[in-house]
Amino acid sequence: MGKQFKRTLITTALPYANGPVHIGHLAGVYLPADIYARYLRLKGQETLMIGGSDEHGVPITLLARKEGLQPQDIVDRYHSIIKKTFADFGITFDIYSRTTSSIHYETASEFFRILYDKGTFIEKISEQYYDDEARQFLADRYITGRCPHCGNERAYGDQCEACGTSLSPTDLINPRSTISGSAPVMKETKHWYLPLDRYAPFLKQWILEEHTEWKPNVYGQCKSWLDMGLQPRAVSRDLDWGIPLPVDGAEGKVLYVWFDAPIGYISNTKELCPDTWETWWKDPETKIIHFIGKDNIVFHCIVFPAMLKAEGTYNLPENVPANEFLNLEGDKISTSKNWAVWLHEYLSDLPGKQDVLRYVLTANAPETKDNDFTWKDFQARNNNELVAILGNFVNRALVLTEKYFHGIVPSPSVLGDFDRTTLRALTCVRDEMERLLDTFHFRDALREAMSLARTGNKYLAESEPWKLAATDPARVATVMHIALQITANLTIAFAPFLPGSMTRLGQMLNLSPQAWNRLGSVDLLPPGHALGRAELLFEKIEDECIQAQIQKLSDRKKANEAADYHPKPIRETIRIDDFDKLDIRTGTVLECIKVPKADKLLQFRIDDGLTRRTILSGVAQHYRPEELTGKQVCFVANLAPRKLKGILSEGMILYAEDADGRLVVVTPETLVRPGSEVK
RNA sequence: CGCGGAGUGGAGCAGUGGUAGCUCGUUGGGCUCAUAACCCAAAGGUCGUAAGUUCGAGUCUUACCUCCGCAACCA
Repeated sequence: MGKQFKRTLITTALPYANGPVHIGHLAGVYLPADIYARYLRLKGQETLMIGGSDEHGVPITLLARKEGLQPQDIVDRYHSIIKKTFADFGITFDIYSRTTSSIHYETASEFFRILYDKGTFIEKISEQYYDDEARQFLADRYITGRCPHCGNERAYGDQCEACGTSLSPTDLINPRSTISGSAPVMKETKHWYLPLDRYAPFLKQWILEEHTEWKPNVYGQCKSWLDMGLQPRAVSRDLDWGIPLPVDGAEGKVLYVWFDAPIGYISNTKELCPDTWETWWKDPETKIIHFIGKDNIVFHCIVFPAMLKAEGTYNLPENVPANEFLNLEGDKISTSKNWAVWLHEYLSDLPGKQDVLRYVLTANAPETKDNDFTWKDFQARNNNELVAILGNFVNRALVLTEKYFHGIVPSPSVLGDFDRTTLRALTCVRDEMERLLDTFHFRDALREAMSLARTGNKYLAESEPWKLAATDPARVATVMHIALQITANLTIAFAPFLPGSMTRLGQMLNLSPQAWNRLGSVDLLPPGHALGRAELLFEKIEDECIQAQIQKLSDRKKANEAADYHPKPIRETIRIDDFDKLDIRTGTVLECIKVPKADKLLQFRIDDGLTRRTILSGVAQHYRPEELTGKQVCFVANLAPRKLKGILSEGMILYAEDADGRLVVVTPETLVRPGSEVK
């Protein structure tokens, strides 16, 4: 606190290269980091923003296996998609590299080796489940079996999702590998552990005493872990995809991803600045900021600092501004369930609208709690804020200047009280925005910038230059001069948030990009300066466009439900004479009516070949009575009659129940005589 | 009793002891330069529930309910 730094190193969580990136990634990590980086650069501060893909770990090997490819093929594919997506959204990484780079292999191996030589690690031999067929050890979640508590057959090695009980793999009855389906066997294996417990006193002092300014969610999470007590944590695992452990007796073992990934920040810095990278990591005058999501708090606040501390020559992060999560239309975003707005799809569906998404995600960023992204909100913020307030003000200022002064900035004359008050607001904005940006309150900072556009609209509305044009040209000149200075200031205030749009606005004003400390200036556009061509900064988004996106999501949800559907297990075996007890017949529906005062019941009059019978059936929510009239159906003919809603039902009509619970009537493929047996 | 975060007007969010705020939406008015955009005003909340501390509680304490995340080989 209060410490002066010469430069800032910004790191962003490494996205896992098992899929493209979505709005949650952007809102949680990359946008705030980019806004912060752009802000610091505009202030002229020495800044580096480091990113890259995290390309190791078991999920990538499984995905490769599933697609019949090598892990390298998978990460090559997603690394390039992710990298391009970030570039398209104007995320200004100084480098975006990857953990399969050769420089990272060297750096991570060397880091491990240093700790190893210092005797930092503990070696432990333990027994773990091993899949003989796939020839690999199994992580908890890749083992399924019967839950000892509730009997669910699909419980995982870490938890039973049916009853919520925490499990360990050895609790499972009849365990199976999800990779090969075979029964796993116990096998001994040796692993290296980082003894986090030894660093607990240091971490407590460093976080709980010296970094009370960290965000409450971050601080609280750290405190909880530290209070619980830290345990040694394995840094190695048995796998053939990753960075080999650079020590003897560790054949077939690689660095576990959480050890390797954060070192990626260092490797990527090294790749970018081979000669000066140590300045960024070891000079006490460098401030390190880790931008991450809440799932990564423990790694960046406890594990990685412990690693750096153990190594001994690195700086520790100054702050770790973790965000909470963004939900999508009320549901958790999920890569595996395909419930997401994928950024590369957004770009093809809404080309050129990167800044709109940047705006919406920043204005509704999950800074203090999980927030929800909805397309309706997206549309409303675009139409009511970007178009109506910001875009409209800019357009008013430019169009009026064109009209009254042929696009030349007029000279002001005497300023009135209202002019001075308005100009004062300009200076306040900068102080306020700096205070907010310096403390990672990006949402509030953005609102502050927007308030400047509001001020502009209010200024024009109250000054009414259009009424004075005929009578008081000098006054109109003053008003337009001030309105244009506000417009010019907007290019600075919004520059970190809406970079593309502000570049365009700069072109309209014929104004080159300005440094941050010019924000608040009233002479950005001198009298006589010729403006460029005015065009619309933002465009309205129509309902059809939003509807299409909502439809896309709802289609996806349906597809997911279908994919998630697992048919019920087959019941116990019966003998033919059990089946023979059932008398299933076909019949023709003579009449079908809705049962009054019942939501679900339909009443059928069926010709069963011998006589006519009444059957009640709970399908009113699936079929209208007229849809079934005249159709042939199958029904259980010898079921004991039963009264429903006072009507005697003599049988049961058969339906197939679809994944979503929809009932579909079972009917003979061609017409048969009523009363035909079904067998 | 595993741990942490969250629950505030119709919606989305601020607000850590002193008259409950912002954006959107709604209603009424004004303006008509502007992308039917802008400006002004009003209505609308017993701040999850219950008890407690205090002169005073959205804010502190306790219990409970609900949602989210984490629970150490799930990035």
